[in-house]
Amino acid sequence: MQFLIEPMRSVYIEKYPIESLFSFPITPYIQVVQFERGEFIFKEGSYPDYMFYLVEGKAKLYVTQKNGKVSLLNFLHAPTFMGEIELLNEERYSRGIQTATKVICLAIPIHTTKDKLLKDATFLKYLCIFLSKKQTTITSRYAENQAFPLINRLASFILLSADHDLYKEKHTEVCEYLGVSYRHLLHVLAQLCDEGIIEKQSRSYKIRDKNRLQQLAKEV
Amino acid sequence: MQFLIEPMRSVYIEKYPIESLFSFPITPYIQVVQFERGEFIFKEGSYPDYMFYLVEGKAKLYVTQKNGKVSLLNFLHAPTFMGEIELLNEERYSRGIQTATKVICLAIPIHTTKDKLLKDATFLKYLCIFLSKKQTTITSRYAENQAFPLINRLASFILLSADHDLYKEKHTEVCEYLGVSYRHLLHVLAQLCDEGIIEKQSRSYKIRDKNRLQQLAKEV
DNA sequence: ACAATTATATGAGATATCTCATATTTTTGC
DNA sequence: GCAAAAATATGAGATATCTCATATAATTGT
Repeated sequence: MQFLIEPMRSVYIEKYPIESLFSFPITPYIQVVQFERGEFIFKEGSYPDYMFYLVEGKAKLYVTQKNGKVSLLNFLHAPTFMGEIELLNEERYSRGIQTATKVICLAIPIHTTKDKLLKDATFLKYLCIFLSKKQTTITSRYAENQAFPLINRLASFILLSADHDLYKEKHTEVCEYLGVSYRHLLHVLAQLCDEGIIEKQSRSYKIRDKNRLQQLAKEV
Repeated sequence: MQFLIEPMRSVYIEKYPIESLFSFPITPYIQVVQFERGEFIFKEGSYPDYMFYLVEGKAKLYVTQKNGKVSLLNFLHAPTFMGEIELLNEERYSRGIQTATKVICLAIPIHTTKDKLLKDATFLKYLCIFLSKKQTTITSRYAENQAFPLINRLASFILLSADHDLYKEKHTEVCEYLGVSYRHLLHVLAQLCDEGIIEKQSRSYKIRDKNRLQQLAKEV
């Protein structure tokens, strides 16, 4: 984690204004920080000093189970808060967040702003809405994962993440996200290829039969 | 749904005070309502008029998938809010909530109180904490369900819900909650019986080997 | 008290998914 | 540019879980 100094700090603060999320001037409190790809924003078990507002880049939210298995709970995209639960509950961080790309965050120091934030209806209302939307998303995915086999969820995910009918996500990330083994993901990708629905092209997959892919996804 | 009239209304309001969750006197706005077992508190797709605060009884939060499969997302116990997401987002209700027992709720009418509530830092802070805790619970369970086979999760669930080493939950509810088929739940219960870990007694199961059950649960 | 609904129970066969082993290719750090 | 690490790829066999069929027992509404 690297703190950006002026003038870079001001550049980002002006590019991603968050004044309106608060009823008081937050800018003087804000630091701008940069994380390299693969760096941990929060490690499991640590007590965070900052709440972060992700403005550029992508990160992954993990939890480590007692048996050592690691589950990818969610991808985090800008704009999103991170560490807000710890602000509220005064707990140590129970999840790990690791960057998937270079990441820029606005950092709000917890110790100096906590009291103000917890009395600020503007901020709290925003946070409530943020939390409730996140909850809706997560529980939907949770229910889907239980109710449908991988082939349907994968069809849906391919359609969602393909760019110009070209799917090129990392298998290692996707299998964690969809909650299946790496091996099984490749099985099902191969199955979609066998049926001529997608076609493998060295490092990516081309969508060949969008109708049938949508048909499969519709069952989700 | 039945509105309770005085003096019953006041009895419940005094028994379960929620004044302290708000910065203004909420009591004049509150109705007390009663739901019979099996009644729907929210139906999927409806626009709710009230936010409820569950004070007595137990309810179940469902979502219906596109293929008609119904997933039990969570058991709801007192005290808990219901319909808070709709208050925040002005959306129609996307989940169904059905009572599992007779239920008593404090009902806060949305139309007349919404503006006040969304400016009330006391309430919003409480709601943020409530939402964030719920989120932590749900994502933990979500990750567990993906990472462990039923035998481990069931062992954990039996220990959690058994009363004096006697487990007597309804299979129909448990299989939905744990996200497996009824058939498979019975398979695994039978397996635990075969291994002498639990013993079937007509309508319930007696824990016979608590150590091994804890061992299995520990792997969760 | 009886009919209707809901919950329990079990078998058989199919399928979805996992683990482990192992090889190759690509990316990354220095 | 090279060594190490990460990602891709594939096979074989095991197991967790599902679907469907069917029977009985318990609970509920009237």
